[in-house]
Amino acid sequence: MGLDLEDLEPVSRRSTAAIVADRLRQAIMRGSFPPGTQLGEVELATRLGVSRGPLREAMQRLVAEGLLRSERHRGLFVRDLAADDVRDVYIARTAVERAAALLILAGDRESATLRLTAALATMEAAAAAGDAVALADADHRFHHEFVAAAGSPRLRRMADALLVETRMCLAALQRTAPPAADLVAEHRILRDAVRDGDTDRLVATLEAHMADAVARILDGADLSEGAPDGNLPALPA
Amino acid sequence: MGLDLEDLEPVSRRSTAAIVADRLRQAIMRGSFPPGTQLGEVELATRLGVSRGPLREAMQRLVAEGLLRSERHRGLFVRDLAADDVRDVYIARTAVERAAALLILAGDRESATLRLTAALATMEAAAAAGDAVALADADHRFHHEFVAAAGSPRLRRMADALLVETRMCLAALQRTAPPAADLVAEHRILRDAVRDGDTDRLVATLEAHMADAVARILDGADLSEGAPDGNLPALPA
DNA sequence: GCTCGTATGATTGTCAACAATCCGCGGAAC
DNA sequence: GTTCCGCGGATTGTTGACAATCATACGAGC
Repeated sequence: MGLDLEDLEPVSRRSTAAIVADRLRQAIMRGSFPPGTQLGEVELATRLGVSRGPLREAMQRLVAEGLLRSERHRGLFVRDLAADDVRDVYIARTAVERAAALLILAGDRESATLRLTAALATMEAAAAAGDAVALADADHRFHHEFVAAAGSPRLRRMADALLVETRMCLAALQRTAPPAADLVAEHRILRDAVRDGDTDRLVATLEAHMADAVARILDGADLSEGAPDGNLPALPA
Repeated sequence: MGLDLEDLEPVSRRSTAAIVADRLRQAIMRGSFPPGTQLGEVELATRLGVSRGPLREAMQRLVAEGLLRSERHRGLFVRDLAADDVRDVYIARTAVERAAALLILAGDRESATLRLTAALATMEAAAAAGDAVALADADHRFHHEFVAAAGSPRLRRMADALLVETRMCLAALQRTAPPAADLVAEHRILRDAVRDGDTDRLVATLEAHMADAVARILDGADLSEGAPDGNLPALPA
């Protein structure tokens, strides 16, 4: 013991199903598969270089995560998120990140501040470079680090799943145009509130941050609940 | 349209993997498989009457839900929950159910009250009959209905997963001996707070309810963080 | 002209066999 | 006596093929 080498253990310790699931998750997250598209098994299997067995296992995993929708003898489709889903994602994120905030304030504020500061620096760099994709990545990472700093594995897992859905929302309707400066400023406030241990400000800013995001996504978006055109085929039911 | 027939649609619309997953989830929940036991694929497949293919898909689903732990070329094992996991489950449950509480109070209190009252009646019946298993089932159902009444699919899904883990905790260490009367009384307070729209009392009672539960489970339990005997082989890492 | 039944093509669901990997045990070397 | 090496048994990971099911297009009947 006493080795300070950070996690060098996993040689190829992950099952191929997990690898395939990660690959697919990232592709869906980045919007490579438009919502509602059918994922043919044979094509994906050949393109990924695996057989249909592991691919199906990975699919089931993504179904359990809510990214895919399975219809028996029909196929698997990437879930298309309606307006209700966008609100729901942020409702759930608010629940998770609020709990994370309380845990952070009750725990190790210092290390949390460090992690958030690092993520914030990435955001600032992306904003300065005007790189929208990198900014979205950094935003994603900030919130991931935020929940991870709380130290609760289950909150972290739930947050990660919700962040993927968030990216799906953003990728679906390509309006990733929040004023970069404002976005960075909001996150800086969160970091500062963690650093200062200001519970009220942290929670209030967090909830406002979520409400802003959902408003920014849905505001003027062409999805207004009732399947406007052919791009959003089905109601969420 | 206008048919008021409630969901008669699904004939056998569910994939066998989903059915198998449900079956396994219930078995794990009820403690039929002690924590840490290895789930041999061939044996389970034969006992369930399916082949290894669908079984493996169901397994991956349970892995994604955090009920199983997969070691490559080693097998799948039911996760053994340590003390930290018990605390974490209740941390996550508090986060979810608190958010659900706020949503209920901001939404349709009346229908929520009805659902909770029905679940409460089941609890009272079980308590009166002295049936511990039925009481645990009713407790489970109460909290399920509570989150479901909030109307958020994602909160509901997360709550269901956490409730399964809760049952695992209870089944693992067979101390399901909370005073039945107290348990019913606590839930009645929750119902009343929903009915009266008393936010502070609802949230406070909820958090106290969670803290009580984790204390009741861990208090005097033989798992005291550091792998006391052979029943808890590995640290959670 | 419209509707219904049927054939076809493709896709998914399922299965049984093959290959790769790991654990436990016995024996040899030091 | 201890350590290392190798082998047998068992289990998982993967593959390809077979069977069931569904969507689509075409033609017959009214």
